[in-house]
Amino acid sequence: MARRALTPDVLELVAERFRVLAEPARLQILQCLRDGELTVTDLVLATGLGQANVSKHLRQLDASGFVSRRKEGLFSFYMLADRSVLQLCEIMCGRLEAEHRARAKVLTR
Amino acid sequence: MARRALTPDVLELVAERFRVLAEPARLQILQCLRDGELTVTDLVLATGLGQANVSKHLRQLDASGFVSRRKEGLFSFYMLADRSVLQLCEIMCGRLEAEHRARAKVLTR
DNA sequence: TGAGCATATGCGTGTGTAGTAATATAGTCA
DNA sequence: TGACTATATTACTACACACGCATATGCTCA
Repeated sequence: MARRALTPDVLELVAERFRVLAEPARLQILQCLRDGELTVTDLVLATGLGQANVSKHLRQLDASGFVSRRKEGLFSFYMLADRSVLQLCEIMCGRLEAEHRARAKVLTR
Repeated sequence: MARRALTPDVLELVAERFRVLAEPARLQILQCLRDGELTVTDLVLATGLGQANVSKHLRQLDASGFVSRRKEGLFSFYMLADRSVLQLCEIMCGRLEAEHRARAKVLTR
């Protein structure tokens, strides 16, 4: 959140981006792409999701700038657009772990 | 995203948290709480949202650990549970700005 | 050119949820 | 105690979207 107040338009855009990450299937795809680019078929095999479904998720991830696409013949190679999406997930995971620790502490008190 | 592979359960939890942030109304509430604690009525006035609506959003934010509650007589004071939620929003805003700059660059090329 | 493959898209369905209005709960004060 | 206030909850409606199926698009190779 910036120093100054955010306008409703900006909040809408930010929320839109978070919504793209608010889907286990898309997080799974992003995770698969951590170590390099993959084709749609690779991702279908790696995730167990349907091909149409993966394709549509990739479209959203691309439109939101989380991944980038490279076409080569019949294939579309997808890769992470940058690493900040990993940072977002790490922060969220850190929060979850902190919560978990706090809960464990209460239970064993 | 952690070093090791995340299980579907964890992905579900992470997605759930992102979903809480995927709502302009809740982002607006979080933004209002940047500078200190506020009551539900304060937030209703500051955001222009309905009271029931604000109350439900706060419930979700509390359940997800983004805010914490303090009761005092008739009032419930809400505050940010920690600053990492601001960090998440800042990263997302940074992404948006980078996108915007990239788009501007293409247009004026 | 046509067959075959990888990917993208359109349609229909079911589910989840933001919003509102009405009401319940719980605390304060005369 | 009862009137009043702040907050929470419930029931309902409208809309967004994940998914699967079927099909379209676009490229390669014989």
